[in-house]
Amino acid sequence: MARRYWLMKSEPEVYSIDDLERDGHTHWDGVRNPIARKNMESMEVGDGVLFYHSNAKPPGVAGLARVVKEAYPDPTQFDKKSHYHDSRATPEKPRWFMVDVEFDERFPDVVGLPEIKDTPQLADMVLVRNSRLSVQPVQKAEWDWIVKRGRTRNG
DNA sequence: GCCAACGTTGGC
DNA sequence: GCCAACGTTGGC
Repeated sequence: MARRYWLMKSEPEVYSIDDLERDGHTHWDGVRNPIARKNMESMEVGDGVLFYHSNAKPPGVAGLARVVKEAYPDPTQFDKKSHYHDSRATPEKPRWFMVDVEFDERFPDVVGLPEIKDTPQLADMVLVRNSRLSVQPVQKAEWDWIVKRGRTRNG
Protein backbone atom coordinates (compact mmCIF):
# COMPACT_ATOMS: atom_id res chain seq x y z
CA MET A 1 0.00 0.00 0.00
CA ALA A 2 1.41 3.35 -1.04
CA ARG A 3 2.27 5.77 1.70
CA ARG A 4 -0.37 8.43 2.20
CA TYR A 5 -0.09 11.97 3.42
CA TRP A 6 -2.04 14.13 5.85
CA LEU A 7 -2.11 17.57 7.41
CA MET A 8 -2.89 17.89 11.11
CA LYS A 9 -3.49 21.18 12.88
CA SER A 10 -2.43 22.15 16.35
CA GLU A 11 -2.36 25.48 18.09
CA PRO A 12 1.28 26.01 19.06
CA GLU A 13 0.18 27.58 22.35
CA VAL A 14 -1.37 24.21 23.15
CA TYR A 15 1.08 21.83 21.44
CA SER A 16 3.75 22.92 18.96
CA ILE A 17 6.30 21.21 16.74
CA ASP A 18 8.87 22.07 19.42
CA ASP A 19 6.83 20.15 21.98
CA LEU A 20 6.71 17.17 19.61
CA GLU A 21 10.46 17.37 19.02
CA ARG A 22 11.03 17.37 22.77
CA ASP A 23 8.56 14.52 23.43
CA GLY A 24 9.53 12.44 20.39
CA HIS A 25 5.96 11.23 19.93
CA THR A 26 2.43 12.10 21.07
CA HIS A 27 -1.19 10.95 21.20
CA TRP A 28 -3.27 13.09 18.86
CA ASP A 29 -6.27 13.41 21.16
CA GLY A 30 -9.15 15.88 21.20
CA VAL A 31 -10.34 15.52 17.61
CA ARG A 32 -14.12 16.01 17.76
CA ASN A 33 -15.14 16.42 14.13
CA PRO A 34 -16.61 13.45 12.24
CA ILE A 35 -14.72 14.10 9.00
CA ALA A 36 -11.44 14.52 10.85
CA ARG A 37 -12.20 11.26 12.69
CA LYS A 38 -12.83 9.45 9.43
CA ASN A 39 -9.50 10.70 8.12
CA MET A 40 -7.69 9.50 11.23
CA GLU A 41 -9.36 6.11 10.93
CA SER A 42 -7.92 5.79 7.40
CA MET A 43 -4.35 6.40 8.57
CA GLU A 44 -1.78 3.64 8.48
CA VAL A 45 1.57 3.26 10.20
CA GLY A 46 4.18 5.11 8.17
CA ASP A 47 1.84 7.73 6.69
CA GLY A 48 3.33 11.22 6.53
CA VAL A 49 1.95 14.17 8.52
CA LEU A 50 2.40 17.87 7.86
CA PHE A 51 2.37 19.48 11.31
CA TYR A 52 0.40 22.71 10.92
CA HIS A 53 0.37 25.58 13.41
CA SER A 54 -3.08 27.16 13.54
CA ASN A 55 -3.97 30.38 15.36
CA ALA A 56 -0.28 31.22 15.12
CA LYS A 57 1.87 34.05 13.87
CA PRO A 58 2.37 33.07 11.18
CA PRO A 59 0.00 30.15 10.61
CA GLY A 60 1.58 27.44 8.48
CA VAL A 61 3.31 24.08 8.21
CA ALA A 62 6.03 23.88 10.87
CA GLY A 63 7.47 20.43 10.26
CA LEU A 64 6.91 16.74 9.62
CA ALA A 65 5.70 13.79 11.64
CA ARG A 66 4.79 10.19 10.92
CA VAL A 67 1.96 7.90 12.02
CA VAL A 68 3.27 5.23 14.39
CA LYS A 69 0.01 3.84 15.80
CA GLU A 70 -3.32 3.52 14.03
CA ALA A 71 -6.64 4.81 15.35
CA TYR A 72 -7.73 3.68 18.82
CA PRO A 73 -10.21 5.14 21.33
CA ASP A 74 -9.36 8.61 22.66
CA PRO A 75 -9.49 8.26 26.47
CA THR A 76 -10.32 11.93 27.01
CA GLN A 77 -13.91 11.24 25.84
CA PHE A 78 -14.50 9.13 29.00
CA ASP A 79 -12.89 11.64 31.38
CA LYS A 80 -15.53 13.81 33.02
CA LYS A 81 -12.90 16.36 33.97
CA SER A 82 -11.60 16.69 30.43
CA HIS A 83 -12.52 19.51 28.11
CA TYR A 84 -13.03 16.75 25.52
CA HIS A 85 -15.43 14.69 27.63
CA ASP A 86 -18.38 13.22 25.68
CA SER A 87 -21.23 11.95 27.86
CA ARG A 88 -22.60 9.88 24.98
CA ALA A 89 -19.43 7.79 24.68
CA THR A 90 -18.84 4.52 26.54
CA PRO A 91 -15.78 2.22 26.49
CA GLU A 92 -17.96 -0.37 24.70
CA LYS A 93 -19.07 2.23 22.15
CA PRO A 94 -16.39 4.88 21.86
CA ARG A 95 -17.24 7.83 19.66
CA TRP A 96 -13.80 9.37 19.17
CA PHE A 97 -10.40 8.05 18.16
CA MET A 98 -6.81 9.19 18.08
CA VAL A 99 -3.55 8.14 16.45
CA ASP A 100 0.03 8.34 17.71
CA VAL A 101 2.55 10.33 15.70
CA GLU A 102 6.32 10.55 15.93
CA PHE A 103 8.51 13.59 15.31
CA ASP A 104 10.37 13.59 11.99
CA GLU A 105 11.70 17.07 11.37
CA ARG A 106 11.25 20.72 12.15
CA PHE A 107 11.43 23.14 9.23
CA PRO A 108 13.94 26.00 9.55
CA ASP A 109 11.03 28.35 8.79
CA VAL A 110 7.27 27.78 8.80
CA VAL A 111 5.77 27.43 5.32
CA GLY A 112 3.19 30.16 5.80
CA LEU A 113 -0.45 30.05 4.86
CA PRO A 114 -0.24 33.18 2.64
CA GLU A 115 2.45 31.53 0.54
CA ILE A 116 0.43 28.31 0.33
CA LYS A 117 -2.59 30.32 -0.84
CA ASP A 118 -0.45 32.11 -3.42
CA THR A 119 0.90 28.91 -4.92
CA PRO A 120 -1.15 27.71 -7.91
CA GLN A 121 -0.06 24.06 -7.46
CA LEU A 122 -1.57 24.13 -3.96
CA ALA A 123 -4.90 25.74 -4.88
CA ASP A 124 -6.82 22.49 -4.40
CA MET A 125 -5.47 21.77 -0.92
CA VAL A 126 -8.21 21.13 1.63
CA LEU A 127 -6.42 23.72 3.74
CA VAL A 128 -7.25 26.34 1.12
CA ARG A 129 -10.76 25.12 0.27
CA ASN A 130 -12.01 24.17 3.75
CA SER A 131 -9.92 26.03 6.22
CA ARG A 132 -11.59 24.56 9.31
CA LEU A 133 -10.96 20.85 8.96
CA SER A 134 -8.29 19.87 11.49
CA VAL A 135 -7.24 16.53 9.99
CA GLN A 136 -7.13 16.44 6.23
CA PRO A 137 -5.66 14.44 3.34
CA VAL A 138 -2.76 15.85 1.30
CA GLN A 139 -1.84 14.87 -2.26
CA LYS A 140 1.67 13.60 -2.92
CA ALA A 141 2.46 16.55 -5.19
CA GLU A 142 1.30 18.95 -2.47
CA TRP A 143 3.39 17.10 0.11
CA ASP A 144 6.46 17.21 -2.12
CA TRP A 145 6.09 20.94 -2.78
CA ILE A 146 5.69 21.85 0.90
CA VAL A 147 8.51 19.58 2.09
CA LYS A 148 10.88 21.01 -0.50
CA ARG A 149 9.86 24.54 0.43
CA GLY A 150 10.06 23.81 4.15
CA ARG A 151 13.62 22.58 3.93
CA THR A 152 14.74 25.82 2.29
CA ARG A 153 15.49 28.63 4.68
CA ASN A 154 13.77 31.94 3.89
CA GLY A 155 15.54 34.99 2.52
C1' DG B 1 -11.50 41.62 18.67
C1' DC B 2 -14.12 40.76 14.51
C1' DC B 3 -16.46 37.88 11.64
C1' DA B 4 -16.93 34.39 7.72
C1' DA B 5 -17.29 29.67 7.10
C1' DC B 6 -18.68 25.64 8.77
C1' DG B 7 -20.87 22.14 12.02
C1' DT B 8 -24.25 20.84 15.37
C1' DT B 9 -28.52 21.06 17.81
C1' DG B 10 -33.24 20.95 18.43
C1' DG B 11 -38.05 22.62 17.42
C1' DC B 12 -41.46 21.71 14.34
C1' DG C 1 -36.12 15.99 7.32
C1' DC C 2 -35.80 21.00 7.16
C1' DC C 3 -33.68 24.90 8.73
C1' DA C 4 -32.95 28.71 12.18
C1' DA C 5 -30.20 29.53 15.96
C1' DC C 6 -26.20 28.88 18.04
C1' DG C 7 -21.25 27.54 18.88
C1' DT C 8 -16.52 26.92 17.16
C1' DT C 9 -12.54 27.53 14.24
C1' DG C 10 -9.14 30.21 12.77
C1' DG C 11 -7.48 33.93 9.58
C1' DC C 12 -6.96 38.64 9.61
